Amino acid sequence: MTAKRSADQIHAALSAQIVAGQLRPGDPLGETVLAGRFSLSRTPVREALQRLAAEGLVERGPRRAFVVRQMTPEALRDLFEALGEIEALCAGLAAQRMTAIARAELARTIDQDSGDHAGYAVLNAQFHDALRHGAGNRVLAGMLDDLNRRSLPWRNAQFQTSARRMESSRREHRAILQAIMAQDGDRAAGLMRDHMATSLAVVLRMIAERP
Amino acid sequence: MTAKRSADQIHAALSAQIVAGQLRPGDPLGETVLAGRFSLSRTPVREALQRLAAEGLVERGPRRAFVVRQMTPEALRDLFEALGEIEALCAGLAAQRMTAIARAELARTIDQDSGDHAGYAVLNAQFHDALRHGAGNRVLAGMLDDLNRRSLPWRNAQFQTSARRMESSRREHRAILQAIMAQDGDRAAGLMRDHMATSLAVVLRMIAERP
DNA sequence: CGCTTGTCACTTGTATACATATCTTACGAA
DNA sequence: TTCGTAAGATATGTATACAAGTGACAAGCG
Repeated sequence: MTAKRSADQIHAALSAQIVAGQLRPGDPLGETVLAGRFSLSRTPVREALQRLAAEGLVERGPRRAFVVRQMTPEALRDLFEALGEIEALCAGLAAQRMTAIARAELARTIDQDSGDHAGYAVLNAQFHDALRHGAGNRVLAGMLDDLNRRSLPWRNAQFQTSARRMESSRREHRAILQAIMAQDGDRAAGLMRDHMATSLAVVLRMIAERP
Repeated sequence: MTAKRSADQIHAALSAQIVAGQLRPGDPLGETVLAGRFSLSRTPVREALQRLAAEGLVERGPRRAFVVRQMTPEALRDLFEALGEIEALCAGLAAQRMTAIARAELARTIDQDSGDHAGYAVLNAQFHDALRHGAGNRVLAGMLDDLNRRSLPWRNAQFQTSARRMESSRREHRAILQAIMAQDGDRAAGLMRDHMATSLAVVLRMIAERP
């Protein structure tokens, strides 16, 4: 289940802590300190930090030390725009490439959507998989995973501050999925852009209120 | 000028050798061997290999050893499609976002295009920068750089086998740039897709003839 | 003859010692 | 008081020793 290699464990742990907000932007990530915290040597810590840097979760600070990445509003705008455009692209491709069988399967899972909070996570996962597999392009799928990981902390933060946003986000996802199932790629792409624009606006307002 | 850190030098050297074709897909990259070749220890070699893996230039083989990444025709198709779509996206954004000043400057450099082989490299660089800066999105720019690096070996290989392809590629680039300058985003995006599709066809035919 | 299994060689994973660079801080002179 | 410089501390960069895992090959058994 869990990876054997120590470097993988450190990477997973740090990634989870950053995404969960336990490690906040700007927090220092000294190799020696982390090595002591995980009771390991600096070598696997270095590997984990380098991978996190490649994923954009951490960056180099003074003394070449790693720190949790700090996102300016402009960087956040770029990230959400990129995510929206790539997802729109994949949605369009999925709409025209998914097989009838895959669409039918997706329709079934959506009908089973119960509507509670747990159901939201399920719908989200279905949504993500529909784009990943439906677009039929492993490179784009990898980029999508990457952008999703990088934006996850802020997308989650939306729902912590306003529970209503979860409902509207949920409706938007359903609409996009239905457009995909109707093989209307342009509509799916357009809805996706609107969806990400709304999410960005919510996040920007949130960080403007709480610096 | 050159980076001071040994890991950076190793990374740059290996990247260059892979791109130049001196290291061919499937070639083993043992840490000990490379350490000896560069007269350094395994530590910076490991960092360089991990970065190359994150960039998709190398992958894990048997015994968790790194090998130069082997691209199947399907992976190549995904890569070129992704590159074409992202560049099309950036071309569309650039067409609508570039300032009149930037467009005028770009027009001037294109008019100065001399038409020889050296000019092709210049035009290519202008083209790349126009997309990078014109789209005004650092995240998309980073993804574009990444995809360009990953596809560079094969895009270069086109011209090694058929010099004529360089001329047609050159014409296609010019047409896309003119569409961008005319602020016709849809046309720029469409031309870009055609351009990448043609490149992919050339590359696939090439690797089919020479396995 | 084929399959299994055990050993061996070689690789990567980890720990740690040492080198080097940079930031901080203290001290002195203008 | 302030600026500059030098020394010291602390972090990362590198080298190397040791541990552990895996594939290959061969020998023995069915």
